[in-house]
Amino acid sequence: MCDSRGMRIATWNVNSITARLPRVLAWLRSAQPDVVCLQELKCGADAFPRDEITELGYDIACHGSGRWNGVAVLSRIGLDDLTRGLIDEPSYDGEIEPRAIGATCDGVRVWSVYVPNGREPGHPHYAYKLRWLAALRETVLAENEPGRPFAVLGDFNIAPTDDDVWDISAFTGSTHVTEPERDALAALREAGLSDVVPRPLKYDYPYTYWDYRQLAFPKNRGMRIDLVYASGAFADAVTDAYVDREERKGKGASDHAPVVMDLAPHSTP
DNA sequence: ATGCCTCTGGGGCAGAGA
Repeated sequence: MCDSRGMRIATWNVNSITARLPRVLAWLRSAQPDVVCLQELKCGADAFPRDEITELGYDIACHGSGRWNGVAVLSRIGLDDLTRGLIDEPSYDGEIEPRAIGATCDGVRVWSVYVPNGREPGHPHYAYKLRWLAALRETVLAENEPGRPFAVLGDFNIAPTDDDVWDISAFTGSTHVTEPERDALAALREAGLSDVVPRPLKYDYPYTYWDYRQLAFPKNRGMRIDLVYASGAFADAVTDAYVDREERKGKGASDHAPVVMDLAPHSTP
């Protein structure tokens, strides 16, 4: 890592690591993150394009099973104490899905998470989403020790406030904005985490996701659903946080943009 | 306003995404 800059940590739902590989590699070269949490790999652990990413100096911890879901942590500053899955993680359709992986990178504990979508309120997937968030809270309570830099980063599939969607009236009866989902975020805050809100590089709101359809990105019809929930020690070290919306542009883009944070260097060696 | 959806598995089109 670059000592004068401190540690750069990012989270990005890539919507298939194999389809996104050229853009991910180019972005790693230009953005120079030290730690990256990835979601929606859509590939098994053995199909993960390890060599190309390893060549750029990253160690890789991957938790994937195939066609859907899949999470990973990349780090070029150490990758230790790997944990795949949450405490008491619920199953869906009889399967425990690869949606969470924890790792410690140079003393900073991170979890890369892909929270279930929920599909629609009343759907079994929605109940699963809430159960999954309860298991995430349990895991946070078990791991978030005072003074430790700790954060859960990823695609939460929840807009924390009405300002985090482009038009709240378009979300009547939809997931992502319901009270039980927002209550689950409040429970994470009660467990000692806070929402690190990035700055937008354009317009007023730091959206992180824009649908592929109907010119949602150029019209800025977005949502802030990729979140960083951080302990005090982590949040206090953040010197900058922003959404890299440039990565949502052009051919072969994911429908999510990376959220990037810079953390102050360790005060003592 | 940087573009009117894209991904996987499988080999057509269904299912998921949010």
